[in-house]
Amino acid sequence: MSSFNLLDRIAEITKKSEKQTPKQKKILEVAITTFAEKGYSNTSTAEIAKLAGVAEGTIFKHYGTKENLLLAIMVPFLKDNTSSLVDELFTELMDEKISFKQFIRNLLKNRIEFLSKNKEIFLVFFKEFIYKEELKKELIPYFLEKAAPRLKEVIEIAQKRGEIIDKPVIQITNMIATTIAGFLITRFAILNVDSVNDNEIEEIVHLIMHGIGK
Amino acid sequence: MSSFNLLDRIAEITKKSEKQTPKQKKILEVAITTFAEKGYSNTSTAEIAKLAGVAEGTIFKHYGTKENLLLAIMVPFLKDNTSSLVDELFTELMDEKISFKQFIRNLLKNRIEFLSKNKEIFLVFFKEFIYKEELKKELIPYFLEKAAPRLKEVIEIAQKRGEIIDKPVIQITNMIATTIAGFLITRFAILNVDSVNDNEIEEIVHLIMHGIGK
Amino acid sequence: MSSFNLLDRIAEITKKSEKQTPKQKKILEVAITTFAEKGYSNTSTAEIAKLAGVAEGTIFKHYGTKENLLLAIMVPFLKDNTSSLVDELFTELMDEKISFKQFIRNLLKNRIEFLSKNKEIFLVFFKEFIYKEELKKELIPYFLEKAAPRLKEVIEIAQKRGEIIDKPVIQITNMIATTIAGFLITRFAILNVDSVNDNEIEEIVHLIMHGIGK
Amino acid sequence: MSSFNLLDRIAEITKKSEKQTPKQKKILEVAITTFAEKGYSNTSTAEIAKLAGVAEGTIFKHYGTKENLLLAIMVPFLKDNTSSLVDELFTELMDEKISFKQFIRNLLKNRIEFLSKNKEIFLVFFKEFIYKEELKKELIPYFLEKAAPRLKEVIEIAQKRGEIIDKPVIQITNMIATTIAGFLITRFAILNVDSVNDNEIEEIVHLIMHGIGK
DNA sequence: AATGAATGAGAATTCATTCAT
DNA sequence: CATGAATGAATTCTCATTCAT
Repeated sequence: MSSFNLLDRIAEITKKSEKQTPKQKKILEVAITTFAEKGYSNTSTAEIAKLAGVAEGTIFKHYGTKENLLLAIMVPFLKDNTSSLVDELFTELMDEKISFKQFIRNLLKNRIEFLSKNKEIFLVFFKEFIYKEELKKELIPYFLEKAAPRLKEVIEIAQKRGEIIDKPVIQITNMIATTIAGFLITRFAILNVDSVNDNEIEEIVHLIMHGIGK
Repeated sequence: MSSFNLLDRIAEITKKSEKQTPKQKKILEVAITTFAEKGYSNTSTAEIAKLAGVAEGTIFKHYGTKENLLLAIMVPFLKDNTSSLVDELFTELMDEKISFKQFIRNLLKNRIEFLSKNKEIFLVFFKEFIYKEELKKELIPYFLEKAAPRLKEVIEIAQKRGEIIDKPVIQITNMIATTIAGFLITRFAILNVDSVNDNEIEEIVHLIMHGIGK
Repeated sequence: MSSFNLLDRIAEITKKSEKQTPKQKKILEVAITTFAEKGYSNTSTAEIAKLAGVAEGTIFKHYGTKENLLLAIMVPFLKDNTSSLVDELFTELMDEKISFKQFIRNLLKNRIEFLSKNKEIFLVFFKEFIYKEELKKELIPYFLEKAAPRLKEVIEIAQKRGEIIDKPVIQITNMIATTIAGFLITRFAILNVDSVNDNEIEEIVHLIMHGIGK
Repeated sequence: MSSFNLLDRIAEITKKSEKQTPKQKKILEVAITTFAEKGYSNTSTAEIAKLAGVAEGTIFKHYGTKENLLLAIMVPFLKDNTSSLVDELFTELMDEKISFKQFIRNLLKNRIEFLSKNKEIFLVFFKEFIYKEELKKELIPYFLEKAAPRLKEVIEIAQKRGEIIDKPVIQITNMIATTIAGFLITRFAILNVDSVNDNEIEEIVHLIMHGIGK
């Protein structure tokens, strides 16, 4: 996995994965499960082929390289992750339909729901992510550029409304991001939960809004 | 890495690694650096040998297997992590010398200092940890048994003193653990920072104690 | 390419290749170009299919095996090479219409023209030829039987006329063959020229007839 | 065989091949024989390993890649080919010890002797050479720069002495090179002779000096 | 204690060929 | 006729591990 021109590769790969044969789907399915469980490096294409009931050559006919198979898993996940679903939340808050607390609650619920549905792919992604400096260098700035400005607006509005403290926006963002990321990573990547109940969500919302001090 | 009787192996390995020759030290040094950077699976013993200026055989003379080399890195780290240094913090709080907030601050500072000093070993550990179900099954209960009761005491005292909210101890523990783990993981495993300044620590302390709500 | 009963196969293949569909022609075209450039072994049928804008199966529908595709290229070339066009030259000389020198000049021009037109196929042929002992064993005697007797006649006539030295015919043949083969191989297979100008032809004719001594 | 920085690689490879183990020698021996017979592309490393009585891994331990094994064969051959032995011939002629004809005779004998001794390596080299445009682009200029100037001196001296015709030096060089190359290629690469007897050499010398005309 | 040559079991990948549509 | 998904054997290469010195 030498060069990682993510955005260049997306086009390439998504094109190929338009019309999927049943075997192709099965390969992807098996790859997701095994990559999620044992990680990309510790899974052999022979193993995937066997579990998918397919000849090893078939994998390479469709995906060219093992790495492309990984990208075929990760790319749609990354695209979905930046989906417009999140946008609605921002709009709702800005339209004064919901409080900031409710916004955080909805954001958390939305992200948790997304990860619950895509738990395995998230694991595939996360396990690779912490290894690949290039991946980080491409994705972290990308998300910062996309997510941070949106969040900034929301935070400023909430501050004007007097809902949250008056610290610099970047610090607030940082706190929220750390808490949510920490929550999602510990739950899905470390504790391997399958879903999160509403109580727990409520606790995190409380934590973000009020902490544990009296 | 088939069976993982961690506690059984610790004795075995720590014995061996008592008297270290210079070559042995060099091997360990190089192994830590490369495992941290590229992960255990993606590092070959040949590479370690070359970087350590040692013959391939030498690694196996000392560590027997590649996996044992990994354990020789992780075991002392895990032992240190549960070291008595942490105990002092608890004592201090319980002796009413410090507030709960100060306790959290000190706890954070202590853990951050520890990880800053052992950043690479932490990465080696963390990158393996998220893969190995066996590791998790051994270590998570182990820490819960050790850390949770201590924390419980502290929390109860703080609650009595009226410093923190009256939710169930387990929920409080959860919140604290999530926030601290989230903070440490995002900083050291994702953002690859080398150290954390006091401002940032203060923010997290504030977050834990008061959240971001007004 | 196991057994190489060339003459037996010629009939088989030439029959099949009588009525060529456009796709078939395109396959042949692409195969010639890529075989010439990279050699038979280093060209995959997948590559040919892609470059020809044809499905992989189509190649095998028409040519059965990759080897047959090679033969379909080489066989017509070999047939043309022994064509009656050469015969005229012999007749001309024997009819005293031209000198031996002119005969050599015309022979050279004719062969150069043929190879210029079929440069790629010649390369395909030559690159395989030097590998395949079987090919050599079939073709070298074949050409000796066909070409040598004709040349013998010509040489004897020229010797009678006093145009060339009185060494044994076989030695003269050898010298001519070596020089012409050497010229053609160095130009077309090594230096990759596209054509040869008349000056250069004249030099070779001079070389064959008079050498470089004074 | 993507990039071919021949001169850069020579250093690398010759270093490695200093101290050869018996197995390493055997691998080289077998590789030469099989590459010569069937060509580089048509020989698998598995086959070489088997014939050499060695594990396949051993080949890669020593040579890294199959291509490096090829270079380990070709590089010493190319270095020897440009050896100072040839220089003596030039000196002899220029010291008026020998005639130009004798120079050509000695040159031919020397080259034939060299190729007879290294016939298989020559075949390995030649078979690759005609495929690899990069090899040609590096070696042809290299030899032109080294050989042509030396030859030029010799030819000019011979012309002054009145031993050879007064055509431009480049044309004379061309004629000599074509004849000698043609001779060597047809004999060693096409007819697969093991050695060349003196009669045949004498014929070629005659051809070069006097041609076949009367 | 240290070396490094040698191993052989896999790993990823290629490729000619088949076959159902 | 033509397709292209699927195959599986072969190929190059990797790597932890062993062992004679």
